[in-house]
Amino acid sequence: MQSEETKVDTEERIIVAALAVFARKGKDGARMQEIANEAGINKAMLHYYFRSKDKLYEAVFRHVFNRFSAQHATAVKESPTFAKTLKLFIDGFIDSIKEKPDIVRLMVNENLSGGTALGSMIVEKQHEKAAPSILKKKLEEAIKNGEIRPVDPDHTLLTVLSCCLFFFIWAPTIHIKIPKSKDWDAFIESRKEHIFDVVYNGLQPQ
Amino acid sequence: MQSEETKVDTEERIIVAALAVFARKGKDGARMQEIANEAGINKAMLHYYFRSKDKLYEAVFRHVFNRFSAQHATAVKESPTFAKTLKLFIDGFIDSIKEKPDIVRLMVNENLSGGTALGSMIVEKQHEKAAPSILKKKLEEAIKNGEIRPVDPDHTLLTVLSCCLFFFIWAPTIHIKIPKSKDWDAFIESRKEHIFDVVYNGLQPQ
DNA sequence: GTCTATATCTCGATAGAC
DNA sequence: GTCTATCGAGATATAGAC
Repeated sequence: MQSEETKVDTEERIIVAALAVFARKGKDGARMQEIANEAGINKAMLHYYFRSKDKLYEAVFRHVFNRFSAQHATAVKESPTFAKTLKLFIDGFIDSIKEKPDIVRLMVNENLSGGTALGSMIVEKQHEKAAPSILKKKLEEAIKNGEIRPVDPDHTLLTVLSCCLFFFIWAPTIHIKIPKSKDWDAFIESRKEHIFDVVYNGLQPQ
Repeated sequence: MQSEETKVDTEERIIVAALAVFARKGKDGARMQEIANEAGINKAMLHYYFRSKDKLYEAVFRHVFNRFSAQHATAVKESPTFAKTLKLFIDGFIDSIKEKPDIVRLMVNENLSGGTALGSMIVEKQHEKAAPSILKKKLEEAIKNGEIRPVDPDHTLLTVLSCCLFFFIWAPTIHIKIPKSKDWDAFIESRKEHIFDVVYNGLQPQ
């Protein structure tokens, strides 16, 4: 028999493994056997814990979505200048993606397959506390202050997100030129600086 | 019996249908039946023309890759100022993606699944004539001229590509706020302007 | 809770009539 | 070249011993 903690642990292990496989192959492309292997358990256990592939996917998606919106939101909120806010957002956002890139990859897969799971959850979870919402608000404030040029806040937010996310999605292609492991970390750090540099300058009054 | 032209036509129809499905679901997630439906033909025909799913995928990928690198390269080459070059690149790039967004989605899927198909083809096809290579060269020239600030050309190119590509990948999520069809076109046009605005200003000497 | 064995079904692929 | 019917591999899911 198994303690309650170990049960939660196994559930967690399954979720993490499933996330990795779903992120690579998408819902339909993923194989239960592959998930079981990645979790280091038997294939039958997946069904014991989550009944079906659909239910497992749903669980992964829900689990992931909570983390995604809760991440690093606090760090951005209280900063004096817009420059600081933007820097904190970029660094914090990229760090959080770097830690769990599969989350973004899962979301991308869901977007590519035209997933219905997005609609309900995003509307439900896109609350004011999420970091992107905060950045948008700070953008609008900075425009009123004259701290930055009068750009479209939605487009600007999308631009920052694009710059922070895309290279994770495109990583294998980038790795053809930039070797993995150590160089990748250095690349990420230089990317943070570049994004802030170009975007912040791009928003400056002339 | 069927004429040679109709045969080519059917092959083309299959490729286009397969591209759409592979772009949505990836290689493993795609179903031959779905491709057949999308092409308006029988499932057996797929095997008649391409023998296997693997071979069909390979054909799609090759077909797509040629178009991808050949696109709109000429328009960028001959332009007097860096500003013009950048504007032409952004507009042309986004237009070409807008016309066939599935190409990007297929590439993203290949990246997500860590596809091996990328390595060989990209190295092989990333010749000097491709538009991104040209933009990079123009960036380096403009830096030497003092026309723009001394930024990292690789990062800058990646930034522009990110801004132009990401919103296509993320489209379903964006569509939750921005309705499809007519508004989407307007959104794309405003996006072109925004990207040029922010990036070009971001590269200006202070 | 965990494993083995197996049932059930879906999918890729082929055979064969037309 | 195109269709229907079907085979066989491989996938999800369940049964049942431990």
